Amino acid sequence: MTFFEEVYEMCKKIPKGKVATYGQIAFLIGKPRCARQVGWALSSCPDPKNIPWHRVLNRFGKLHQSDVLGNMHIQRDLLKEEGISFIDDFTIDLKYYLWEGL
DNA sequence: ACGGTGACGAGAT
DNA sequence: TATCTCGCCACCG
Repeated sequence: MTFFEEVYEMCKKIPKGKVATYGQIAFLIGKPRCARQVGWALSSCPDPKNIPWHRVLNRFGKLHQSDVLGNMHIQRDLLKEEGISFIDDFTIDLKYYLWEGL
């Protein structure tokens, strides 16, 4: 089980309608200082159909920085479909939607 | 093996 | 939660 795989497995545990932060995912898999690698893992997401990568945001509830291929918009739309409302086009209210963990 | 890379985070300003 | 800096460390060639 590589670090990447652990990230993907953890993402699958995030309940629908909730979100997690990169740092939180890193913490939950026992690598609290690997938030950056979590983001990287999701950027190379091998199976977008089965991995809820869109439920992972940065610590402010903002969507990821890079918008190559329009992924920010895709992520926003996916989250809206799960009933999550946005403060602005790419920000949600973490205190309401943040996943509590396991 | 080694170093560049990066969807991050915390602290300073 | 504005902007900058720096530490972080798995992955890949």
